[in-house]
Amino acid sequence: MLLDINHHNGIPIYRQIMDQVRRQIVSGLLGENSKLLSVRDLAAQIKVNPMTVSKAYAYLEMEGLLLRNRGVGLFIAPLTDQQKQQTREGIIEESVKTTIATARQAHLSKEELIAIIERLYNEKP
Amino acid sequence: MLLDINHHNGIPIYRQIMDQVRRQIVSGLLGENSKLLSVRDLAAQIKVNPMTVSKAYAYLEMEGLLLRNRGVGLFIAPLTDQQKQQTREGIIEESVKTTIATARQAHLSKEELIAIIERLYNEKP
DNA sequence: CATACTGTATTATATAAGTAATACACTATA
DNA sequence: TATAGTGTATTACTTATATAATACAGTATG
Repeated sequence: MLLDINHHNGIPIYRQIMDQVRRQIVSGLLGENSKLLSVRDLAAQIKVNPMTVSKAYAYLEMEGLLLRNRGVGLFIAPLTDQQKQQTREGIIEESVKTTIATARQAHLSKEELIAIIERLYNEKP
Repeated sequence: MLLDINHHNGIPIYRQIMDQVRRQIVSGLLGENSKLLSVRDLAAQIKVNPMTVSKAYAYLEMEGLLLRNRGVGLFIAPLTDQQKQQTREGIIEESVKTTIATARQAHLSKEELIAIIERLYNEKP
């Protein structure tokens, strides 16, 4: 799965990497001891400096989501399904809350918001 | 309406100001020629340097959303209802798209996403 | 015309973020 | 054991963001 990095939205690249890799890890798609893309490979893929990728991975290790092994590579940390589910819910709730706050400030009703989601969800499947 | 500035999420403060003031302007709550909070007052309110606020206002003027008058103050630009509506829709769509992308990466169905919205929309009204 | 507000510019300083090039540390493996 | 692949550190440099203090520019109003 490719990462989608935006260089112009003001969100630090290493944070964008963290957010997207975090979602990959807790999504359950990657197996238990899967190897992640190497620092250099991911850096090349998204056209970014290796140290920027390394920084993102370092923070994700602090979060307990992956393990870094010098000379070997990067592996998904052993997480229980419950841990993954909790993280996944936290990520989604944070995003949904932002959207709801935006909708409220724009005076959009819950029904109008849901209508927009219904429409956009089927656009680029 | 108070602005909610987060100093720790990596999003530049002037962009957070822009996003929130933009929503206020196009929401229709503030009247046609309403005065906005002065640079110094807003800066004091959110505990930020006046030049950071001035920068946000400068960009919003470039977007055509407000007018800056030295010695007088800041005023909402004359916008048609259609212009406001378009901007409002653009803001919401951008936010919704982010949430949908997050939901997809977390393998959440449209129905599950809508269920979460139904739940969270009524939490802090 | 003095005063008290507006918004803006300047200068200096600090920090975060990102890049580039190079070197280092570690491990698997032919 | 040489090699090629891991991740990491260092150094130098650039840019963006934010602050502080001060000064400047413009307007309304007593």
